[in-house]
Amino acid sequence: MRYEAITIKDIAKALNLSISTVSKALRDSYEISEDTKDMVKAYARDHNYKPNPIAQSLKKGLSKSIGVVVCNIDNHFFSQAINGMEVVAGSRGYNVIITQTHESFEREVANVRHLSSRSIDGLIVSLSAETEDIGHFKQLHDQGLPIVFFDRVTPEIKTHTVISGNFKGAYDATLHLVAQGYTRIAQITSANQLSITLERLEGYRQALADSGIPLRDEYVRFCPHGGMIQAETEQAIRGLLALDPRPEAILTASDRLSTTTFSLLKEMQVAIPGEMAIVGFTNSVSAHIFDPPFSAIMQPAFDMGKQSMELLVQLIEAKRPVTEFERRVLDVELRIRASSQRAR
Amino acid sequence: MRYEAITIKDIAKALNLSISTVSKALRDSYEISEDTKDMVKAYARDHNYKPNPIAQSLKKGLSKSIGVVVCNIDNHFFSQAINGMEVVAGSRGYNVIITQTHESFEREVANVRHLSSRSIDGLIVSLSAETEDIGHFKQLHDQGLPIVFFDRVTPEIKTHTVISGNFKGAYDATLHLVAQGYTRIAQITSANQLSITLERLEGYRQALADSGIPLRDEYVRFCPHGGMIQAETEQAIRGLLALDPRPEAILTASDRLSTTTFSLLKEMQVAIPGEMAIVGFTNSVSAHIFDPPFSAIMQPAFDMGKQSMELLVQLIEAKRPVTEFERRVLDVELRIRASSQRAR
DNA sequence: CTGAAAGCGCTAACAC
DNA sequence: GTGTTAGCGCTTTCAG
Repeated sequence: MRYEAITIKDIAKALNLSISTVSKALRDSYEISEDTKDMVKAYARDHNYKPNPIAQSLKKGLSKSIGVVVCNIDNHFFSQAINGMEVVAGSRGYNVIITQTHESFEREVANVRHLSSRSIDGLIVSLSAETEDIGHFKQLHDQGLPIVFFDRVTPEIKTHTVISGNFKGAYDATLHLVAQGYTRIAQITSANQLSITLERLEGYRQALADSGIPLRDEYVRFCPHGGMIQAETEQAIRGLLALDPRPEAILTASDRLSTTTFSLLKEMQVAIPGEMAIVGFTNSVSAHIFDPPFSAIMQPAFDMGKQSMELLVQLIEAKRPVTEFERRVLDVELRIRASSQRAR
Repeated sequence: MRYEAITIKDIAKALNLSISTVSKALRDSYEISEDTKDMVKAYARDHNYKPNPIAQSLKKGLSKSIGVVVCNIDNHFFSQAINGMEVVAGSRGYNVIITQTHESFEREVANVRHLSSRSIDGLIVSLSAETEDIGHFKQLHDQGLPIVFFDRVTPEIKTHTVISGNFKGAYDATLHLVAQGYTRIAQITSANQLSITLERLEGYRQALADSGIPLRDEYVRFCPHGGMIQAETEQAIRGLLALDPRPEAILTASDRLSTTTFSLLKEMQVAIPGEMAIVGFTNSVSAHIFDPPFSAIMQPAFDMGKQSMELLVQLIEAKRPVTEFERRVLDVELRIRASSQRAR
């Protein structure tokens, strides 16, 4: 049931030229006379000729498509990032194939396998929360496939990375809580092998240390599935609430954890910020209309997406092997709202 | 800088067979002996052979990719719908190329042109708010390209459509407002030629009529860009607030309009629901933690995406021209929360 | 300035 | 049971 498009061959036949002449004319080759070019181009335009990208890809060995692996597009951080990627990809003639891991290692491996079998020109990846072994990426990378990691990155593969100021975001947010007079500050975070978890944890630790507040291990709760499994988050919260002394404030370390924790606290009738203050990483566009308004650490997701794609295209189109890799760290923005302010 | 994958030719050479024998062996042809098949398959597995989908596509004249046109993925309704599409596409061996119109007709045309030039096998579309002329789709459809419309559909092209119970959603929500004792009920809606606008308007009209409440034209405000331009929404709200008698309740008719209106009302210090009750279409996952909790009409976005993709794949893989088209209407769900309840 | 021919990786009709 | 050949649409030497 498909429609038949006009090909170079049709043009050649109609104009009584050879296929190669038409091809060259369309590509504005210097070998072809102006007259012929005009004739061919006019015919092509009138008959709505479109080069078949599949044939071009086969010939050139490039697919002009880029695979993207993220945990979930149903999340403002990632949808904004993808937005940014598409802007750049579109302007460079690439298209983007998006796959979601839903934080599952198994799905990540399957997605990567599927993408690579579809002959993509490159990969942009944010690791799933479950991922510890990155062999599936390493194999492709060793074969020469350009890869850029963003947000959740790994040091095991030498390539460009784009992240946000995770340390600084957590540091500033924690200091802000301290400034509000809180000293019993907890953190609910994602899987403990993720780069963002480590960096955000470190910012939190440093802020506590700089404030002379001892770190309590039991104040840090990990959710191995980054909030995809609500029961996990619920358990983390209940664990914190059961402690003595009980924390007065929480820093939530990822988008989904932020909204889930916020929502669960309300469900458990824990007053925010009266009984528990909260500040968290989130790119939700509605944080300011939450009850109470949610103090958010926002990442420049759109820009991260754009820059990741730029770096990837650069890698793909590089004439010689790239050996110097960039690690870009973009600023986060702390928007202080009522959820983290000391109740009067 | 790309990596070279192993091809059928390499296998043939290594095993001293012809290319076609290898091809047939890999596809389990009955013409090939078990021994040869085993040998070929073992070699292929060991050397991680992957058929080149580009070559297959060129040969078969199918790209195994599907274009999607939506206004914005940074919106829970669409990201959930795309989620659903990807599930089905993935299981059927297709991949999905997503493009965004940002409610602009011009970008819609450009996206469709780009997609069709990339030889896609089919298209899933939700029209942009600006779109009145659908010639760009009609042309492709007439050429035989399978298209499925969802959410924002058009009667001008005879094909499958998947929508939600827009009439019923608006009808129920309006009746709910009436039941709360409101009689001056306004609607803020999207561009007036969109199918969702018409259907939601009709549900609202019917509910008012059934309740014996006269319809006031000035209570209905259109935002031609569906809330993408905040000034438009702001003007709509100010217009309503300036009326005498002033409306007591608003029905917002799309995802973005709902959150924007809600946010702007708060900014303008209009008490919700005290001075203005509000209920709206939205698939936001945070509506229940808004201040006050937002009464939402939720669409089964994920399921709409799944069904759209199923219908499209059916169309693509149909052996004979399809002449009977389905119009699927999926139920919406009204979740009544504080924002639309009569203040005591 | 134009054209013939080879080939990208794969499939399929048709030999042998 | 296996191999030969042509061809999908296009680009690109290399001849003419």
